[in-house]
Amino acid sequence: MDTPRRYLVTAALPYANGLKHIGHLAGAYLPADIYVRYLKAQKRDAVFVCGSDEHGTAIPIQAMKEGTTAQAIIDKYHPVIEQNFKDLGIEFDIYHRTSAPLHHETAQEFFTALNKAGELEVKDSEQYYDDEAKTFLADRFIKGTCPNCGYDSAYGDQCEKCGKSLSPDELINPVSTLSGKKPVKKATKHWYLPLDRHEEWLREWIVKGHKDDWRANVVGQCKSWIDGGLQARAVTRDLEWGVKVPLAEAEGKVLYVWFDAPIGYVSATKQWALDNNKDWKPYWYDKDTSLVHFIGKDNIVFHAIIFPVILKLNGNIVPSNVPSNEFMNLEGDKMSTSRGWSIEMDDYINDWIKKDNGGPQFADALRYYLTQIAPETKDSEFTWKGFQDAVNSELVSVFGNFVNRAFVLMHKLCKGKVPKLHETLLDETDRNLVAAIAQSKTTVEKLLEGFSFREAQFEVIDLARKANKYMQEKQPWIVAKRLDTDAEAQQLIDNCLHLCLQLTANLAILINPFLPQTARKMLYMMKVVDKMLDWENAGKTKLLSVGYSLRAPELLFRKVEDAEIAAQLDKLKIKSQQSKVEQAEKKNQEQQAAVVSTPKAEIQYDDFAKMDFRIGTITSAEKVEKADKLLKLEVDLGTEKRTIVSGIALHFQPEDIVGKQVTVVANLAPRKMRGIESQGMILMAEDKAGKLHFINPEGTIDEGSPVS
RNA sequence: GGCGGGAUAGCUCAGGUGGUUAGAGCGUUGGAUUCAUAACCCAAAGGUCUCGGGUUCAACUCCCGAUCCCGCUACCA
Repeated sequence: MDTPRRYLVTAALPYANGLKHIGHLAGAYLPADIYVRYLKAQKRDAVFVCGSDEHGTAIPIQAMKEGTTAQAIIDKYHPVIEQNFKDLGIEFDIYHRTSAPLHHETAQEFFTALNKAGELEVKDSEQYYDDEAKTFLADRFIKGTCPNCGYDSAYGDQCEKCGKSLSPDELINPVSTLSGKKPVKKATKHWYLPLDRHEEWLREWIVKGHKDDWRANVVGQCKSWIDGGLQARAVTRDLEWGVKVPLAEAEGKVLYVWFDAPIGYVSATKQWALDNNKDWKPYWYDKDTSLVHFIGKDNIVFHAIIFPVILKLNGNIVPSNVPSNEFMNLEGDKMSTSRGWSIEMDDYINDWIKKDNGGPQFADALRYYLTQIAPETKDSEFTWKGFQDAVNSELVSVFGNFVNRAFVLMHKLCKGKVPKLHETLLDETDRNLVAAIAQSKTTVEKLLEGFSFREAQFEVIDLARKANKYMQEKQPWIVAKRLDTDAEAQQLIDNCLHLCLQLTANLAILINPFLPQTARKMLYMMKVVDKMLDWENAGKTKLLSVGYSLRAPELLFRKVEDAEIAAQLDKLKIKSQQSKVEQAEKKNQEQQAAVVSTPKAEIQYDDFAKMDFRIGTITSAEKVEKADKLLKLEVDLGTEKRTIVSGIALHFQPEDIVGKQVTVVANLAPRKMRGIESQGMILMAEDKAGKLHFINPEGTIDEGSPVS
């Protein structure tokens, strides 16, 4: 494969509503950073862009809850996240933000270009509107009862209790969070991106074109979407917070965050170009640019289907690869900041890097372990014990120890200088080592080009392992015992240490993309300049000049103590406990607030009289095919039997509820669900634990009895 | 429910257009060694390759079905 003329590498934009954890780091930022550091060592033209994603409805919602402004939230988290990345050695060329005016302009340009070219469709629809606040309500501004789990403060886009994604129409008893009033449906106009027009080239491009060089999960996921038929997606929203839609007729509308966020990669590139006096255009227009998006698996469809469509319509290049990682679990459970089951980058930095006995080596230690367990093909698991093992038995014992013993021996047996190489005395062991050095370079290079970071890093450690073996075989400390009697002894020692030191220099080059701080420290010990880290120097054994005196060794890594691991485990448990308590309190408060501030509007007797409640008996119940939550019930109302489809399958076994009496809303308009017409609705009460209970008469009474 | 990904040694993971004894690192056990951060080096033990069928001379590898984990998605009056 020809080497592209330039690379534009992106890592998913972190949402600026809170701290980011090490799962995010392992999934996108770290592999991207390794890749870019490698490219730059190869002296290739590579730009690494990222930035905060600061729009969307979650941020203003959070602001409202915390009694602050959206701007204050993003201004709080943007710099913290940026600094966290720096502390962990993630070196973006630019860390931009989507609230920047340049981004707003750029996103608007994309919209305008697509709209003018007739690539967007305009559709009218009915959406919830708050009469009092005089505004359309974004999904997140509507609360109601989750139809899935019955949680009564679910948002219009997602229920935070069961995690189910929702649409506002699905909520039972929707309430505007702005005024506390019930919202009304009102006609509105939105712009849509008709993805269905692009199925053909997408299929050709991904399913055929990239089936071998893209990861299986990415191709599979895309194929699944394309085969399922792509739908038009709304590009605009009725919301204040975001990039304004650049049309006079679109007052009060912003670009949907999914549309504006990935364009953040483009605006970030523009800002980088301005800052560095470069031209940004080739990075997004020239076919000879390789665009690579590093993301987590939840982001596949956006980066492999939707954003490429936008790019293509705008005349840009499409990505050459979208290396997506799976997820990283933590000590047996999913990582989740809200549940307190996570390790925030910020926490790690404070607990390890900023400790007196920590320092930058612990940035590399984390990088090392996260790469070692990178979820490249399947979900992986972070354990503190695993972290300790990786650091102690590989970084300390294999890598750090080899470098240290090479330096110590060199100071003891070679006067602190790089010894001469006596070519005539080289044996097969020596030659094998030289070959292994060259081989390592080739292998690591190949693996990195193919996004196999885990294996690439393993190869580097493996070279250190081979180095330890070599030294063991040569045992210069034994040879030293015959220095007085054997004229060749010093020369043998020289050869061994000469090669060990050259190998150390190679280790610095090869480990640099993974553990940049460590490479730095090694450069310092070897008294060489940064330039030595150029990739072209790898594989060579003439990196350190003979006779050059080197510094005293410093330990590259220290061991992680059992007590430190125990402390982290305790901390995690405490944190998740606290979080549980907080969540419970929060829920309580919200429930109380909901009762106080959002009583349902007063109704007249006539309104109530419209309802026809009747007692019925369930005569049969069965699960609805192809639906997890639906039960199909036959209910005897005395004068007639009704078929009612109810979303209670998760709470009751069909056989257990046959014969039960229930209260039925008998005059509710019929509605089809999963092809079955539901002729009514069963009333249910939900207890604190979220369990559903039937509302039924004290004793069995006649079917059809009215309730009033 | 549909779709996608995964299930291989105690742990973390490789693997193959189907073909003799299924690999690595860590961990464990034993040995050797002392230059080195009790590190390194050598050796050994350890696997019905999730389960059940099928194709085949031969399946961990291909096909069908089941189970479990993860993600996307549908159903919710």
